[in-house]
Amino acid sequence: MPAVPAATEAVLRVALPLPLPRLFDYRAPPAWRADQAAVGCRVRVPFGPRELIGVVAATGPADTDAPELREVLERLDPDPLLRGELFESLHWLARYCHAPLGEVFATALPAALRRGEPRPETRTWAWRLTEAGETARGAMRAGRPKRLADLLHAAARDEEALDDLLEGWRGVARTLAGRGLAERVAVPASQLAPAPQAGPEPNPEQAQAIAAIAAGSGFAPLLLDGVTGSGKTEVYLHAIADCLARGRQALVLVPEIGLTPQTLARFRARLGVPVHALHSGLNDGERARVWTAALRGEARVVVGTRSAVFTPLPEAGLIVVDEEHDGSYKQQDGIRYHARDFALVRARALQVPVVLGSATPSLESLHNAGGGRYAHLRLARRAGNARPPPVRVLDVRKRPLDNGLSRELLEAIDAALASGGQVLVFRNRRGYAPVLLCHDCGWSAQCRRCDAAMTVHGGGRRLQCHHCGHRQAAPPACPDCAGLALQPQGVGTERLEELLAQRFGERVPVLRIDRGSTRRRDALQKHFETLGDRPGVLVGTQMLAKGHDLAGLTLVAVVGIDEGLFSADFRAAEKLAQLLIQVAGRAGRAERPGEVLLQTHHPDHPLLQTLIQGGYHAFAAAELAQREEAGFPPFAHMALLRAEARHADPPMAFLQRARALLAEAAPPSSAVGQGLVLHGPLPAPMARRAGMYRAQLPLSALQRRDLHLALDRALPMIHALPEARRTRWSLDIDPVDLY
DNA sequence: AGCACGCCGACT
DNA sequence: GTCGGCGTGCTC
Repeated sequence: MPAVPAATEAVLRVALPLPLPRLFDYRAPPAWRADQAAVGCRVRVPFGPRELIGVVAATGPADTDAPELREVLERLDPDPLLRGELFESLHWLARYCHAPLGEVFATALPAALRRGEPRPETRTWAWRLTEAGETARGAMRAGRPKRLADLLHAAARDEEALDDLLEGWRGVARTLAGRGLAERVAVPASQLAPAPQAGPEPNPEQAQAIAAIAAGSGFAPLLLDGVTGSGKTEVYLHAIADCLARGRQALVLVPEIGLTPQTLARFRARLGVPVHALHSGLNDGERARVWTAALRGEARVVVGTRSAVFTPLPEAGLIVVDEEHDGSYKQQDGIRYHARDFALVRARALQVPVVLGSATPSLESLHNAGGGRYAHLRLARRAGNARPPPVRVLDVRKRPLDNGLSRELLEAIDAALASGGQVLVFRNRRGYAPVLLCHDCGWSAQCRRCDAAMTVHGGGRRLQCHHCGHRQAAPPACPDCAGLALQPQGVGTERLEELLAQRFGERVPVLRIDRGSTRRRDALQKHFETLGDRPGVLVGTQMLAKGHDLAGLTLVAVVGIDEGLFSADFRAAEKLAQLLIQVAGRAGRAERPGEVLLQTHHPDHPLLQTLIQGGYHAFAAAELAQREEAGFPPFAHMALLRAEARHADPPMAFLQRARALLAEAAPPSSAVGQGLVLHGPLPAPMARRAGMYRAQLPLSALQRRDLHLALDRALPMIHALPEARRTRWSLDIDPVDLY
């Protein structure tokens, strides 16, 4: 056999999952033929004393004066795992985030594939009745075997659909299989049972939106700006059905808590093809299976949370980002990408439409729509012509409050319950009380590891830090003055529940919904089902803002939003407005008209006034004008260099040095856009968290390119700073939370 | 990020 | 006399 010179000379440039901003070169093993594609394949390589899994990012000729290269230990993919558009878009993301390509690849790949496991089997497994099963079905008595047999009658059903249709079906199926009545088969998606169900006829607004999405050819960003209850999901379903009919794949992104079994069941029933879910509840194997099925073009519809934006879409036709304003699209550690923004980048590269849906669009998206960069589709009509609920502001200045609730509010709840309605009480603080205070000396319980007060839980018996998770028993006496006057100060959802249960608990159920009471994915829905359409009270945090309709909801009461009106964070007003509109949107979706009560000490606050009188869009216009005035996003572009360490000095020292390097690297100021603006370094708003001292260096520029140019030039030197080793640091492009 | 190598305190 | 603290250096 002749030698294969190309293979032995080729250098493989490998992206490794390390915080080092470069690739590492390896020799290909002799068995690696030159005609085999290498780029995009995973390889196992020696790295110092250990082994790593990386992805070949490029190949090239051997560099003659390069040091002796080590050899790849093993090739893990016969053909590229990352290729085409996704490969290119991930390069873009690495450049945009100023992050090493290897870390970006590692973030994009499902954990099992990142670990080097082989691509999983992806055939769709389905169950069907055998002939004996069809015969036996008629004679079966009512029960779960009979129910399963009925579901499988006439056509096979895939396992994911069965998960929705019959709880615990797997055991029943095994029993039937044991008796030769049912069998498990791998089938092409086209043979699966559920025929698409027809939905309601779209109203004229919806029809217009559906047509606008269908009319787009190539990249077409559309903002679907629709009030709560206007039927955005119907528009998505039609657009996805169109996309499927054209033989293309669709990707739907939803917020963290938006992916309920009910949503999936609705998608599955309506679309008539398997709908693959990607969310945090899946194990590594399941995630890798969905990802790989999409790569092979087998998965036609993928619905998932933030990280689903990395799903390969070789036959893409449409991307939908539902509730595009939602904060959970922004990754808060590691590669700090924004799934909505990356979805736009991918849609552009894929040349497909991308629909951003929300009742309360982000100011970024409204700005883009206003500037003509996105098509702006409005859905202003609520289904069944329901009226938007009137909002009444309860001025509680100088009024006595009973555990944070005014007399008027309690009377309104009483009245709503008396007329058979349901009441939702929204309070954005979980726990019993936000602070434990000594009434004698003014001491309050602070977290040992954070600059934050401990939240009181367990009716006053326990303390918990919401920032680091630290828990302890509440002290019996004040640790400072030994006095016995310790009092929970302020009101959280737990205390509200206690108070409301005392007042109304004998007449109606009082349920609390927050992260403390509602851990599981479907627990929220279970709570709603418990209540049904009977009168009752639901108390909770923003978890209440989403989820399915409550049939009899007539009153939404919002208490304790005053803190949010005066936050230092420039995005606080936007977030509060979105929250208020989302919560208010829960009222009046049912037959009966609803009402929203807003209890505040600041009834004249401009945010509340604009929001109530002009609605979300008036608020957004005013807020955008202020952002422009102040030079904040979306009129400027921001980045945040963060640093933290066990002691207070290293983060500040590091950021001082980084600031100097950035200032040097910044393009000279010009008359138009001022170039780069550096603020600080400053201690973070919460200067100590989980025992770490934190500081930050905000950067902004009117022109995005000025920001990136300075970072491109300065980052290699920042990486090399001796101070960089004494602190944990990271760069966040387009930060959303500045805490 | 790991992991090794390298120099200074409390233990069998 | 050793085990181990984490400072700093390197990884194709």
